[in-house]
Amino acid sequence: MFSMLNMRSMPDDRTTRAVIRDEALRLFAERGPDAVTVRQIATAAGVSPGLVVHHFRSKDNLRTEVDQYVLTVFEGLLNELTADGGTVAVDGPEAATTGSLSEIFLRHLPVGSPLPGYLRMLLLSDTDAGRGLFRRLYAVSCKILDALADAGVASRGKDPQVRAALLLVNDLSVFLLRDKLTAVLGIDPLSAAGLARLGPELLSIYAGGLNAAAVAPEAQGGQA
Amino acid sequence: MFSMLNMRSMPDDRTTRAVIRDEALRLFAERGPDAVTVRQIATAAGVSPGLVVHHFRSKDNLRTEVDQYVLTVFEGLLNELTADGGTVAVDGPEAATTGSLSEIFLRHLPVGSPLPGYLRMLLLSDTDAGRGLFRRLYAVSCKILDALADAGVASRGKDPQVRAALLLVNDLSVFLLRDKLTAVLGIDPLSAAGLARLGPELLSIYAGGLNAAAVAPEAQGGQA
DNA sequence: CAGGCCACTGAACGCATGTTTAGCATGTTG
DNA sequence: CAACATGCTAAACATGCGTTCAGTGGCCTG
Repeated sequence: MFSMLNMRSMPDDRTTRAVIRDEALRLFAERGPDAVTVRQIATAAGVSPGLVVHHFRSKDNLRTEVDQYVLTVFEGLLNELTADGGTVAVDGPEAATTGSLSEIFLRHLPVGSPLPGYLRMLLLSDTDAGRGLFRRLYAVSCKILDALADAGVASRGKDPQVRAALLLVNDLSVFLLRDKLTAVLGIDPLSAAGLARLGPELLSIYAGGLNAAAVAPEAQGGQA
Repeated sequence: MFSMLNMRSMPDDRTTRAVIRDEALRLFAERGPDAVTVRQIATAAGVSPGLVVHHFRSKDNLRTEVDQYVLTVFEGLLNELTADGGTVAVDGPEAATTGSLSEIFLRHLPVGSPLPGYLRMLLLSDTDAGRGLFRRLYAVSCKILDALADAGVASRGKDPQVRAALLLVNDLSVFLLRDKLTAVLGIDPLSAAGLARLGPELLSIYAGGLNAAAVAPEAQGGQA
């Protein structure tokens, strides 16, 4: 038996611990933590199951550590996006589609990033991390609504808190049901093509309601 | 095989098999099938684990059977609601809030029914049953949009398929994120009080978009 | 009454899981 | 050099899982 110190083809500057964490992240995002075994994580990271528990004390501890890591990265993204001035950046190379959160995030992440999947899993999980994440997103949604209202683009409505919540969950819905939407529409709603198709329609509703003139994105005749 | 479709009232005239099925349904809806053990189902039904697999051949078979059962009941509800004429019934004792699907269903089910939870789980699961359910819901959403358009209440928009999909997922979002919304809003969005608070705001957006006059141009008959 | 079916139980089986343990190199340190 | 810490593996451990098996008692039929 050889003492294999370096069998990897690509030079990987990550520590073994980080590799395990990243593989756990990827697998947790794909199938959820409960459906992933320590042995699968170990195999994916190219190490023995014992080492996983050696670096992280237990699987559950690994899970919470990945949670923290993901939330930290997420918070970093969030701060990066809200850096300019205090309002949310809605402009960019090809923005002005919906200004939705999930859309913005996906554009600021590498294409194959497991982060969206992990956040989705967190949002749907009945955990403190999930609740905290949603609360954070809600706060962002409130700030966005405020910014839109200050810009005169939108009204705060009769119940701003509820309106912000509705905007948030409506946004997240496309994110949560992405696969199902892809199945019925025949197009990934969060791909470039999907956003190009979904965006205008959503924008039309947000602009003038369901009964606005079919094509004209102008002049809300908004009356029931 | 006897299967009497009784779920309410009276002492328990259900078959033991039906009791097991119902308890499995409840537990699956709560935690998802993978997080529920045969022993837990057996205990909940007051029988031995062996009997569970005696009546249903395996846990997986039990799961698919519960799937079928839930989808059948769901289809029954759906047909009941669309029975009058071919269009979707939007009126009722206290309707006219949003006419949303999840809302309608919740009103037509006993308060503690595990069915919504099960449907939620199905929608979020990556299974054929879940995909079929979503496809069915999408068809309903298309019909609703058609009905609304024929009634002149809404426009089909530039891309009716996308619009129907958006209306559907927006509706489902409140359903999927119910707990999280309850946490941030301090009120269950699908309770009577929650609907009374959410409905007008959503209706306002649907009526005139985000930038409509702050207070709805028309007072709808809400109830406390 | 005999015999077979039926719902049902208690105990066991085989297996996969998370975790523990003992040990092996290697590198650092006194 | 000796001693120890570190990164790591292979093997075993205990537990809980889905499932199987050998019965048992009641009910119907012949």
